[in-house]
Amino acid sequence: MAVKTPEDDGTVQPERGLLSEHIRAVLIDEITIGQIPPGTVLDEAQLGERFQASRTPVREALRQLEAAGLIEIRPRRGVVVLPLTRRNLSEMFEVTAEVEAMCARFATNRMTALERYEIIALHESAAQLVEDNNVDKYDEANARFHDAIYRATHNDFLVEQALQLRVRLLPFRRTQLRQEHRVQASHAEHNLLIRAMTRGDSAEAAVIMREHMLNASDALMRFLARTEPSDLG
Amino acid sequence: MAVKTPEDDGTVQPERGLLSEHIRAVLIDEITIGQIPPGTVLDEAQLGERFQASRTPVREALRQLEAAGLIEIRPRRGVVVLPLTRRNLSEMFEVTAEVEAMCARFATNRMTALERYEIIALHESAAQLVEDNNVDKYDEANARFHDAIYRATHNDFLVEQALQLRVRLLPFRRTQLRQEHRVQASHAEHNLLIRAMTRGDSAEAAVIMREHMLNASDALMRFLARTEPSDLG
DNA sequence: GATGATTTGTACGTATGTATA
DNA sequence: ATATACATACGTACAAATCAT
Repeated sequence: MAVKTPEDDGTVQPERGLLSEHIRAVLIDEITIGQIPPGTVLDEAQLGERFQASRTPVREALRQLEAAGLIEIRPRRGVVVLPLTRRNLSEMFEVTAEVEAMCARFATNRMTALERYEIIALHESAAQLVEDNNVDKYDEANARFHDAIYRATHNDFLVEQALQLRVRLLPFRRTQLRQEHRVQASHAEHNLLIRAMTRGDSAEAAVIMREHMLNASDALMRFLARTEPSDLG
Repeated sequence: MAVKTPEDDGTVQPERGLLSEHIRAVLIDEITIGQIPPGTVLDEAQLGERFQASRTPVREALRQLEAAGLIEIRPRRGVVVLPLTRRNLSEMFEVTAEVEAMCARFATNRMTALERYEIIALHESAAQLVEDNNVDKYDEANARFHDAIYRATHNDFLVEQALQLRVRLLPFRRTQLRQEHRVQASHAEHNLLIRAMTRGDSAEAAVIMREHMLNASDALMRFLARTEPSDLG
Protein backbone atom coordinates (compact mmCIF):
# COMPACT_ATOMS: atom_id res chain seq x y z
CA MET A 1 0.00 0.00 0.00
CA ALA A 2 1.35 3.37 -0.94
CA VAL A 3 1.46 5.04 2.43
CA LYS A 4 4.03 6.96 4.40
CA THR A 5 3.09 8.41 7.74
CA PRO A 6 0.51 6.87 10.05
CA GLU A 7 -1.50 9.62 11.70
CA ASP A 8 -3.04 9.76 15.15
CA ASP A 9 -6.54 9.11 13.91
CA GLY A 10 -5.48 6.01 12.08
CA THR A 11 -5.44 7.83 8.79
CA VAL A 12 -2.42 7.67 6.53
CA GLN A 13 -0.98 10.03 3.97
CA PRO A 14 -0.22 8.89 0.43
CA GLU A 15 3.27 9.38 -0.82
CA ARG A 16 2.27 11.64 -3.67
CA GLY A 17 -0.66 12.07 -5.99
CA LEU A 18 -3.57 9.75 -6.44
CA LEU A 19 -5.42 10.61 -3.31
CA SER A 20 -8.39 8.69 -4.60
CA GLU A 21 -6.34 5.50 -4.70
CA HIS A 22 -5.48 5.92 -1.09
CA ILE A 23 -9.00 6.76 -0.03
CA ARG A 24 -10.34 3.80 -1.93
CA ALA A 25 -7.89 1.40 -0.32
CA VAL A 26 -8.64 2.60 3.20
CA LEU A 27 -12.40 2.56 2.71
CA ILE A 28 -12.37 -0.91 1.17
CA ASP A 29 -10.40 -2.09 4.15
CA GLU A 30 -12.69 -0.54 6.68
CA ILE A 31 -15.85 -1.71 4.99
CA THR A 32 -14.70 -5.29 4.47
CA ILE A 33 -13.30 -5.44 8.00
CA GLY A 34 -16.70 -4.40 9.19
CA GLN A 35 -15.38 -1.26 10.85
CA ILE A 36 -17.84 0.70 8.75
CA PRO A 37 -20.98 -1.39 9.12
CA PRO A 38 -23.53 -1.93 6.38
CA GLY A 39 -26.18 0.71 6.24
CA THR A 40 -23.76 3.48 7.17
CA VAL A 41 -24.37 6.65 5.21
CA LEU A 42 -21.13 8.12 3.93
CA ASP A 43 -20.82 11.88 3.75
CA GLU A 44 -18.53 13.23 1.06
CA ALA A 45 -17.56 16.38 2.92
CA GLN A 46 -16.91 14.43 6.09
CA LEU A 47 -14.68 11.93 4.29
CA GLY A 48 -12.84 14.77 2.59
CA GLU A 49 -12.14 16.32 5.95
CA ARG A 50 -10.98 13.05 7.40
CA PHE A 51 -8.56 12.39 4.55
CA GLN A 52 -7.49 16.02 4.29
CA ALA A 53 -8.73 16.12 0.75
CA SER A 54 -11.34 17.89 -1.26
CA ARG A 55 -14.50 16.13 -2.27
CA THR A 56 -13.24 15.43 -5.77
CA PRO A 57 -10.91 12.53 -5.01
CA VAL A 58 -13.41 11.29 -2.45
CA ARG A 59 -16.05 11.04 -5.10
CA GLU A 60 -13.70 9.23 -7.43
CA ALA A 61 -12.94 6.69 -4.74
CA LEU A 62 -16.63 6.23 -4.07
CA ARG A 63 -17.26 5.44 -7.73
CA GLN A 64 -14.78 2.64 -7.50
CA LEU A 65 -16.34 1.25 -4.35
CA GLU A 66 -19.65 1.32 -6.14
CA ALA A 67 -18.22 -0.64 -9.07
CA ALA A 68 -16.78 -3.11 -6.58
CA GLY A 69 -20.28 -3.65 -5.23
CA LEU A 70 -19.53 -2.40 -1.72
CA ILE A 71 -21.66 0.73 -1.69
CA GLU A 72 -24.66 2.14 -3.43
CA ILE A 73 -24.69 5.66 -4.83
CA ARG A 74 -28.19 7.03 -4.93
CA PRO A 75 -28.13 10.07 -7.20
CA ARG A 76 -28.32 13.22 -5.12
CA ARG A 77 -29.40 11.18 -2.17
CA GLY A 78 -26.11 10.09 -0.77
CA VAL A 79 -23.99 7.02 -0.43
CA VAL A 80 -24.78 4.02 1.70
CA VAL A 81 -22.71 0.97 2.58
CA LEU A 82 -24.60 -1.96 1.12
CA PRO A 83 -26.18 -4.25 3.66
CA LEU A 84 -25.63 -7.87 2.89
CA THR A 85 -28.85 -9.69 3.38
CA ARG A 86 -28.58 -13.21 4.65
CA ARG A 87 -29.73 -14.37 1.28
CA ASN A 88 -27.08 -12.42 -0.61
CA LEU A 89 -24.49 -13.73 1.75
CA SER A 90 -25.60 -17.28 1.21
CA GLU A 91 -25.54 -16.82 -2.54
CA MET A 92 -22.08 -15.33 -2.44
CA PHE A 93 -20.79 -18.17 -0.35
CA GLU A 94 -22.29 -20.66 -2.73
CA VAL A 95 -20.53 -19.09 -5.69
CA THR A 96 -17.32 -18.75 -3.72
CA ALA A 97 -17.45 -22.42 -2.81
CA GLU A 98 -17.68 -23.31 -6.48
CA VAL A 99 -14.91 -20.94 -7.50
CA GLU A 100 -12.61 -22.29 -4.80
CA ALA A 101 -13.48 -25.80 -5.88
CA MET A 102 -12.54 -24.81 -9.40
CA CYS A 103 -9.22 -23.53 -8.09
CA ALA A 104 -8.57 -26.78 -6.24
CA ARG A 105 -9.30 -28.79 -9.35
CA PHE A 106 -7.06 -26.71 -11.60
CA ALA A 107 -4.31 -26.51 -9.00
CA THR A 108 -4.28 -30.27 -8.61
CA ASN A 109 -3.68 -30.71 -12.30
CA ARG A 110 -1.28 -27.84 -12.81
CA MET A 111 0.76 -27.17 -9.69
CA THR A 112 4.50 -27.50 -9.96
CA ALA A 113 6.47 -29.51 -7.42
CA LEU A 114 7.52 -26.25 -5.82
CA GLU A 115 3.96 -25.04 -5.54
CA ARG A 116 2.86 -28.34 -4.05
CA TYR A 117 5.65 -28.06 -1.53
CA GLU A 118 4.61 -24.52 -0.62
CA ILE A 119 0.99 -25.49 -0.12
CA ILE A 120 1.96 -28.36 2.15
CA ALA A 121 4.42 -26.21 4.07
CA LEU A 122 1.79 -23.55 4.65
CA HIS A 123 -0.61 -26.19 5.85
CA GLU A 124 1.83 -27.76 8.25
CA SER A 125 3.00 -24.48 9.71
CA ALA A 126 -0.62 -23.77 10.60
CA ALA A 127 -0.82 -26.85 12.80
CA GLN A 128 0.76 -25.05 15.72
CA LEU A 129 -1.73 -22.22 15.44
CA VAL A 130 -4.55 -24.73 15.64
CA GLU A 131 -3.11 -26.24 18.80
CA ASP A 132 -2.79 -22.79 20.33
CA ASN A 133 -6.28 -22.02 19.11
CA ASN A 134 -4.85 -18.75 17.79
CA VAL A 135 -7.77 -17.75 15.62
CA ASP A 136 -6.33 -14.50 14.30
CA LYS A 137 -3.06 -16.02 13.21
CA TYR A 138 -4.84 -19.03 11.80
CA ASP A 139 -7.07 -16.71 9.84
CA GLU A 140 -4.00 -15.20 8.20
CA ALA A 141 -2.38 -18.57 7.58
CA ASN A 142 -5.63 -19.78 6.10
CA ALA A 143 -5.67 -16.88 3.67
CA ARG A 144 -2.10 -17.64 2.58
CA PHE A 145 -2.99 -21.30 2.12
CA HIS A 146 -5.89 -20.50 -0.15
CA ASP A 147 -3.79 -17.91 -1.98
CA ALA A 148 -1.19 -20.53 -2.77
CA ILE A 149 -3.88 -22.72 -4.27
CA TYR A 150 -5.22 -19.85 -6.35
CA ARG A 151 -1.78 -19.20 -7.78
CA ALA A 152 -1.20 -22.88 -8.50
CA THR A 153 -4.06 -22.74 -10.98
CA HIS A 154 -1.74 -20.80 -13.30
CA ASN A 155 -4.69 -18.70 -14.34
CA ASP A 156 -4.15 -15.09 -13.31
CA PHE A 157 -7.67 -14.09 -14.16
CA LEU A 158 -9.04 -16.79 -11.90
CA VAL A 159 -6.70 -15.65 -9.13
CA GLU A 160 -8.08 -12.16 -9.52
CA GLN A 161 -11.68 -13.33 -9.36
CA ALA A 162 -11.04 -15.51 -6.33
CA LEU A 163 -9.32 -12.67 -4.50
CA GLN A 164 -12.16 -10.29 -5.22
CA LEU A 165 -14.68 -12.73 -3.88
CA ARG A 166 -12.64 -13.22 -0.76
CA VAL A 167 -12.36 -9.51 -0.08
CA ARG A 168 -16.10 -9.19 -0.10
CA LEU A 169 -16.58 -12.08 2.28
CA LEU A 170 -13.62 -11.29 4.47
CA PRO A 171 -15.38 -10.31 7.68
CA PHE A 172 -17.68 -13.28 7.44
CA ARG A 173 -14.97 -15.80 6.80
CA ARG A 174 -13.34 -14.49 9.93
CA THR A 175 -16.49 -14.68 11.94
CA GLN A 176 -17.18 -18.28 11.06
CA LEU A 177 -13.72 -19.33 12.20
CA ARG A 178 -14.68 -18.29 15.71
CA GLN A 179 -17.73 -20.53 15.73
CA GLU A 180 -17.97 -24.06 16.99
CA HIS A 181 -14.69 -25.83 16.36
CA ARG A 182 -14.14 -24.33 12.96
CA VAL A 183 -10.39 -23.79 13.33
CA GLN A 184 -9.80 -27.45 14.05
CA ALA A 185 -12.32 -28.52 11.45
CA SER A 186 -10.84 -26.18 8.87
CA HIS A 187 -7.37 -27.56 9.36
CA ALA A 188 -8.62 -31.13 9.17
CA GLU A 189 -10.45 -30.32 5.95
CA HIS A 190 -7.30 -28.79 4.51
CA ASN A 191 -5.53 -32.02 5.34
CA LEU A 192 -8.02 -34.05 3.35
CA LEU A 193 -7.73 -31.59 0.53
CA ILE A 194 -3.97 -31.89 0.36
CA ARG A 195 -4.18 -35.66 0.30
CA ALA A 196 -6.49 -35.58 -2.70
CA MET A 197 -4.33 -33.00 -4.42
CA THR A 198 -1.07 -34.85 -3.89
CA ARG A 199 -2.48 -38.03 -5.32
CA GLY A 200 -3.69 -36.04 -8.30
CA ASP A 201 -7.39 -36.63 -7.71
CA SER A 202 -8.64 -33.28 -8.95
CA ALA A 203 -12.31 -34.24 -8.87
CA GLU A 204 -12.07 -35.29 -5.24
CA ALA A 205 -10.07 -32.17 -4.40
CA ALA A 206 -12.85 -30.06 -5.86
CA VAL A 207 -15.48 -31.91 -3.85
CA ILE A 208 -13.51 -31.50 -0.64
CA MET A 209 -12.90 -27.82 -1.24
CA ARG A 210 -16.55 -27.23 -1.99
CA GLU A 211 -17.57 -28.99 1.20
CA HIS A 212 -14.92 -27.07 3.10
CA MET A 213 -16.37 -23.75 2.01
CA LEU A 214 -19.95 -24.84 2.52
CA ASN A 215 -19.10 -25.97 6.04
CA ALA A 216 -17.76 -22.51 6.70
CA SER A 217 -20.90 -21.01 5.21
CA ASP A 218 -23.16 -23.23 7.30
CA ALA A 219 -21.34 -22.36 10.49
CA LEU A 220 -21.70 -18.69 9.69
CA MET A 221 -25.39 -19.00 8.86
CA ARG A 222 -26.09 -20.79 12.12
CA PHE A 223 -24.23 -18.05 13.94
CA LEU A 224 -26.13 -15.29 12.19
CA ALA A 225 -29.45 -16.99 12.78
CA ARG A 226 -28.61 -17.10 16.46
CA THR A 227 -27.35 -13.56 16.87
CA GLU A 228 -29.19 -11.39 14.39
CA PRO A 229 -32.59 -12.90 13.83
CA SER A 230 -34.12 -9.55 12.93
CA ASP A 231 -31.45 -7.91 10.79
CA LEU A 232 -30.11 -9.58 7.69
CA GLY A 233 -32.65 -11.02 5.57
CA MET B 1 -30.36 2.81 -20.34
CA ALA B 2 -31.33 6.23 -19.07
CA VAL B 3 -31.30 8.16 -22.30
CA LYS B 4 -33.64 10.56 -24.00
CA THR B 5 -32.57 12.10 -27.26
CA PRO B 6 -30.34 10.36 -29.80
CA GLU B 7 -27.95 12.84 -31.36
CA ASP B 8 -26.49 12.94 -34.83
CA ASP B 9 -23.10 11.69 -33.77
CA GLY B 10 -24.55 8.70 -32.01
CA THR B 11 -24.16 10.37 -28.65
CA VAL B 12 -27.09 10.51 -26.30
CA GLN B 13 -28.12 12.91 -23.59
CA PRO B 14 -28.93 11.68 -20.08
CA GLU B 15 -32.24 12.66 -18.65
CA ARG B 16 -30.65 14.70 -15.86
CA GLY B 17 -27.95 14.21 -13.32
CA LEU B 18 -25.49 11.38 -13.08
CA LEU B 19 -23.60 12.19 -16.22
CA SER B 20 -20.89 9.78 -15.12
CA GLU B 21 -23.37 6.91 -15.25
CA HIS B 22 -24.16 7.72 -18.81
CA ILE B 23 -20.54 8.14 -19.82
CA ARG B 24 -19.64 4.88 -18.15
CA ALA B 25 -22.39 2.99 -19.94
CA VAL B 26 -21.44 4.33 -23.35
CA LEU B 27 -17.74 3.74 -22.88
CA ILE B 28 -18.26 0.20 -21.60
CA ASP B 29 -20.35 -0.45 -24.67
CA GLU B 30 -17.82 0.94 -27.07
CA ILE B 31 -14.88 -0.78 -25.46
CA THR B 32 -16.52 -4.19 -25.24
CA ILE B 33 -17.86 -3.87 -28.76
CA GLY B 34 -14.33 -3.21 -29.87
CA GLN B 35 -15.20 0.18 -31.28
CA ILE B 36 -12.52 1.62 -29.02
CA PRO B 37 -9.70 -0.84 -29.57
CA PRO B 38 -7.28 -1.97 -26.85
CA GLY B 39 -4.29 0.25 -26.45
CA THR B 40 -6.26 3.39 -27.20
CA VAL B 41 -5.25 6.30 -25.01
CA LEU B 42 -8.27 8.11 -23.67
CA ASP B 43 -8.07 11.86 -23.25
CA GLU B 44 -10.19 13.32 -20.48
CA ALA B 45 -10.72 16.69 -22.10
CA GLN B 46 -11.59 15.09 -25.38
CA LEU B 47 -14.14 12.78 -23.77
CA GLY B 48 -15.59 15.73 -21.91
CA GLU B 49 -16.06 17.59 -25.14
CA ARG B 50 -17.65 14.59 -26.79
CA PHE B 51 -20.16 14.07 -24.00
CA GLN B 52 -20.71 17.78 -23.50
CA ALA B 53 -19.48 17.45 -19.97
CA SER B 54 -16.65 18.68 -17.84
CA ARG B 55 -13.77 16.46 -16.85
CA THR B 56 -15.24 15.74 -13.45
CA PRO B 57 -17.93 13.25 -14.48
CA VAL B 58 -15.59 11.87 -17.11
CA ARG B 59 -13.02 11.04 -14.48
CA GLU B 60 -15.66 9.44 -12.28
CA ALA B 61 -16.71 7.24 -15.14
CA LEU B 62 -13.10 6.29 -15.83
CA ARG B 63 -12.63 5.18 -12.23
CA GLN B 64 -15.51 2.80 -12.69
CA LEU B 65 -14.12 1.41 -15.90
CA GLU B 66 -10.86 0.86 -14.09
CA ALA B 67 -12.62 -1.07 -11.35
CA ALA B 68 -14.35 -3.12 -14.02
CA GLY B 69 -10.95 -4.03 -15.40
CA LEU B 70 -11.45 -2.46 -18.80
CA ILE B 71 -8.89 0.32 -18.59
CA GLU B 72 -5.77 1.14 -16.70
CA ILE B 73 -5.24 4.51 -15.07
CA ARG B 74 -1.55 5.30 -14.85
CA PRO B 75 -1.17 8.14 -12.35
CA ARG B 76 -0.49 11.37 -14.20
CA ARG B 77 0.28 9.45 -17.31
CA GLY B 78 -3.13 8.95 -18.80
CA VAL B 79 -5.64 6.23 -19.38
CA VAL B 80 -5.31 3.31 -21.76
CA VAL B 81 -7.80 0.69 -22.84
CA LEU B 82 -6.39 -2.58 -21.60
CA PRO B 83 -5.18 -4.87 -24.34
CA LEU B 84 -6.38 -8.42 -23.96
CA THR B 85 -3.46 -10.66 -24.61
CA ARG B 86 -4.24 -14.00 -26.11
CA ARG B 87 -3.30 -15.55 -22.83
CA ASN B 88 -5.64 -13.34 -20.83
CA LEU B 89 -8.39 -14.10 -23.23
CA SER B 90 -7.82 -17.80 -22.92
CA GLU B 91 -7.82 -17.55 -19.15
CA MET B 92 -11.04 -15.59 -19.15
CA PHE B 93 -12.70 -18.09 -21.42
CA GLU B 94 -11.58 -20.90 -19.18
CA VAL B 95 -13.13 -19.28 -16.13
CA THR B 96 -16.24 -18.38 -18.07
CA ALA B 97 -16.62 -21.97 -19.19
CA GLU B 98 -16.53 -23.10 -15.58
CA VAL B 99 -18.95 -20.45 -14.43
CA GLU B 100 -21.38 -21.30 -17.19
CA ALA B 101 -21.02 -24.97 -16.33
CA MET B 102 -21.84 -24.07 -12.75
CA CYS B 103 -24.94 -22.27 -13.96
CA ALA B 104 -26.02 -25.27 -16.00
CA ARG B 105 -25.60 -27.56 -13.02
CA PHE B 106 -27.54 -25.32 -10.64
CA ALA B 107 -30.20 -24.59 -13.22
CA THR B 108 -30.77 -28.29 -13.85
CA ASN B 109 -31.44 -28.84 -10.17
CA ARG B 110 -33.43 -25.72 -9.47
CA MET B 111 -35.33 -24.60 -12.54
CA THR B 112 -39.08 -24.40 -12.29
CA ALA B 113 -41.28 -25.96 -14.94
CA LEU B 114 -41.88 -22.50 -16.34
CA GLU B 115 -38.18 -21.79 -16.56
CA ARG B 116 -37.53 -25.08 -18.25
CA TYR B 117 -40.25 -24.28 -20.73
CA GLU B 118 -38.74 -20.87 -21.41
CA ILE B 119 -35.29 -22.32 -22.00
CA ILE B 120 -36.62 -24.88 -24.44
CA ALA B 121 -38.75 -22.29 -26.21
CA LEU B 122 -35.77 -19.99 -26.66
CA HIS B 123 -33.76 -22.85 -28.01
CA GLU B 124 -36.39 -23.92 -30.50
CA SER B 125 -37.08 -20.43 -31.75
CA ALA B 126 -33.41 -20.16 -32.62
CA ALA B 127 -33.62 -23.12 -35.01
CA GLN B 128 -34.93 -20.92 -37.80
CA LEU B 129 -32.05 -18.48 -37.36
CA VAL B 130 -29.62 -21.35 -37.71
CA GLU B 131 -31.23 -22.45 -40.95
CA ASP B 132 -31.08 -18.89 -42.28
CA ASN B 133 -27.51 -18.69 -41.02
CA ASN B 134 -28.48 -15.34 -39.49
CA VAL B 135 -25.45 -14.89 -37.28
CA ASP B 136 -26.44 -11.57 -35.76
CA LYS B 137 -29.90 -12.70 -34.76
CA TYR B 138 -28.55 -16.00 -33.53
CA ASP B 139 -26.03 -14.12 -31.43
CA GLU B 140 -28.88 -12.31 -29.71
CA ALA B 141 -30.94 -15.46 -29.29
CA ASN B 142 -27.90 -17.20 -27.91
CA ALA B 143 -27.47 -14.48 -25.29
CA ARG B 144 -31.11 -14.81 -24.24
CA PHE B 145 -30.75 -18.58 -24.00
CA HIS B 146 -27.78 -18.34 -21.69
CA ASP B 147 -29.51 -15.60 -19.70
CA ALA B 148 -32.45 -17.88 -19.07
CA ILE B 149 -30.10 -20.50 -17.70
CA TYR B 150 -28.39 -17.97 -15.46
CA ARG B 151 -31.71 -16.95 -13.99
CA ALA B 152 -32.80 -20.54 -13.48
CA THR B 153 -29.95 -20.96 -10.99
CA HIS B 154 -32.00 -18.86 -8.57
CA ASN B 155 -28.79 -17.25 -7.41
CA ASP B 156 -28.82 -13.55 -8.21
CA PHE B 157 -25.20 -13.09 -7.31
CA LEU B 158 -24.20 -15.81 -9.74
CA VAL B 159 -26.35 -14.20 -12.41
CA GLU B 160 -24.51 -10.96 -11.82
CA GLN B 161 -21.11 -12.59 -12.08
CA ALA B 162 -22.01 -14.49 -15.22
CA LEU B 163 -23.32 -11.33 -16.86
CA GLN B 164 -20.18 -9.40 -16.03
CA LEU B 165 -18.01 -12.08 -17.52
CA ARG B 166 -20.09 -12.10 -20.65
CA VAL B 167 -19.84 -8.33 -21.10
CA ARG B 168 -16.08 -8.54 -21.09
CA LEU B 169 -16.01 -11.34 -23.64
CA LEU B 170 -18.82 -9.99 -25.76
CA PRO B 171 -16.89 -9.08 -28.91
CA PHE B 172 -15.04 -12.37 -28.87
CA ARG B 173 -18.10 -14.48 -28.38
CA ARG B 174 -19.51 -12.77 -31.41
CA THR B 175 -16.40 -13.29 -33.45
CA GLN B 176 -16.22 -16.99 -32.78
CA LEU B 177 -19.80 -17.47 -33.97
CA ARG B 178 -18.67 -16.36 -37.41
CA GLN B 179 -15.99 -18.99 -37.59
CA GLU B 180 -16.24 -22.43 -39.07
CA HIS B 181 -19.72 -23.79 -38.53
CA ARG B 182 -20.06 -22.44 -35.05
CA VAL B 183 -23.69 -21.37 -35.38
CA GLN B 184 -24.79 -24.87 -36.32
CA ALA B 185 -22.45 -26.42 -33.79
CA SER B 186 -23.60 -24.06 -31.07
CA HIS B 187 -27.23 -24.92 -31.64
CA ALA B 188 -26.48 -28.63 -31.66
CA GLU B 189 -24.60 -28.27 -28.39
CA HIS B 190 -27.51 -26.43 -26.87
CA ASN B 191 -29.69 -29.32 -27.89
CA LEU B 192 -27.54 -31.81 -26.05
CA LEU B 193 -27.49 -29.50 -23.06
CA ILE B 194 -31.25 -29.28 -22.90
CA ARG B 195 -31.58 -33.05 -23.05
CA ALA B 196 -29.28 -33.46 -20.08
CA MET B 197 -31.08 -30.73 -18.19
CA THR B 198 -34.55 -32.07 -18.82
CA ARG B 199 -33.61 -35.50 -17.62
CA GLY B 200 -32.13 -33.89 -14.49
CA ASP B 201 -28.58 -34.93 -15.12
CA SER B 202 -26.87 -31.87 -13.69
CA ALA B 203 -23.37 -33.32 -13.85
CA GLU B 204 -23.73 -34.09 -17.52
CA ALA B 205 -25.28 -30.70 -18.16
CA ALA B 206 -22.24 -29.08 -16.60
CA VAL B 207 -19.89 -31.14 -18.73
CA ILE B 208 -21.76 -30.27 -21.90
CA MET B 209 -21.86 -26.59 -21.08
CA ARG B 210 -18.17 -26.54 -20.30
CA GLU B 211 -17.40 -28.23 -23.62
CA HIS B 212 -19.74 -25.86 -25.37
CA MET B 213 -17.84 -22.85 -24.09
CA LEU B 214 -14.44 -24.38 -24.68
CA ASN B 215 -15.41 -25.18 -28.25
CA ALA B 216 -16.25 -21.51 -28.70
CA SER B 217 -12.95 -20.56 -27.13
CA ASP B 218 -11.00 -22.93 -29.36
CA ALA B 219 -12.67 -21.63 -32.49
CA LEU B 220 -11.81 -18.11 -31.46
CA MET B 221 -8.20 -18.97 -30.68
CA ARG B 222 -7.75 -20.64 -34.04
CA PHE B 223 -9.21 -17.55 -35.69
CA LEU B 224 -6.93 -15.19 -33.78
CA ALA B 225 -3.87 -17.31 -34.49
CA ARG B 226 -4.72 -17.07 -38.17
CA THR B 227 -5.50 -13.36 -38.33
CA GLU B 228 -3.37 -11.65 -35.72
CA PRO B 229 -0.19 -13.63 -35.33
CA SER B 230 1.79 -10.60 -34.19
CA ASP B 231 -0.61 -8.75 -31.93
CA LEU B 232 -2.21 -10.40 -28.92
CA GLY B 233 0.37 -11.89 -26.70
C1' DG C 1 19.40 18.34 -20.37
C1' DA C 2 16.47 22.34 -19.99
C1' DT C 3 12.16 24.64 -21.23
C1' DG C 4 7.58 25.11 -22.85
C1' DA C 5 3.25 22.78 -23.89
C1' DT C 6 -0.01 19.54 -22.67
C1' DT C 7 -2.52 16.81 -19.53
C1' DT C 8 -3.55 15.07 -15.22
C1' DG C 9 -4.78 15.74 -10.16
C1' DT C 10 -7.01 18.52 -6.76
C1' DA C 11 -9.60 22.35 -4.84
C1' DC C 12 -13.48 25.13 -4.77
C1' DG C 13 -17.81 27.51 -6.14
C1' DT C 14 -22.45 27.22 -7.76
C1' DA C 15 -26.71 25.16 -9.00
C1' DT C 16 -30.05 21.59 -8.53
C1' DG C 17 -32.48 18.09 -6.44
C1' DT C 18 -33.86 15.85 -1.89
C1' DA C 19 -35.34 15.79 2.67
C1' DT C 20 -37.39 18.12 6.63
C1' DA C 21 -39.97 21.40 9.31
C1' DA D 1 -48.10 22.35 0.90
C1' DT D 2 -44.42 25.55 0.93
C1' DA D 3 -40.28 26.91 2.32
C1' DT D 4 -35.82 26.11 4.24
C1' DA D 5 -31.71 23.54 4.85
C1' DC D 6 -28.55 20.48 3.19
C1' DA D 7 -25.91 17.26 0.39
C1' DT D 8 -24.82 16.13 -4.07
C1' DA D 9 -23.56 16.96 -9.19
C1' DC D 10 -21.13 19.50 -12.18
C1' DG D 11 -18.18 23.10 -13.90
C1' DT D 12 -14.18 25.98 -13.56
C1' DA D 13 -9.66 27.24 -11.90
C1' DC D 14 -5.19 26.24 -10.50
C1' DA D 15 -1.11 23.31 -9.38
C1' DA D 16 1.95 19.77 -10.54
C1' DA D 17 3.86 16.38 -13.31
C1' DT D 18 4.79 14.36 -17.76
C1' DC D 19 6.10 14.77 -22.58
C1' DA D 20 7.86 16.89 -26.50
C1' DT D 21 11.04 19.86 -28.55
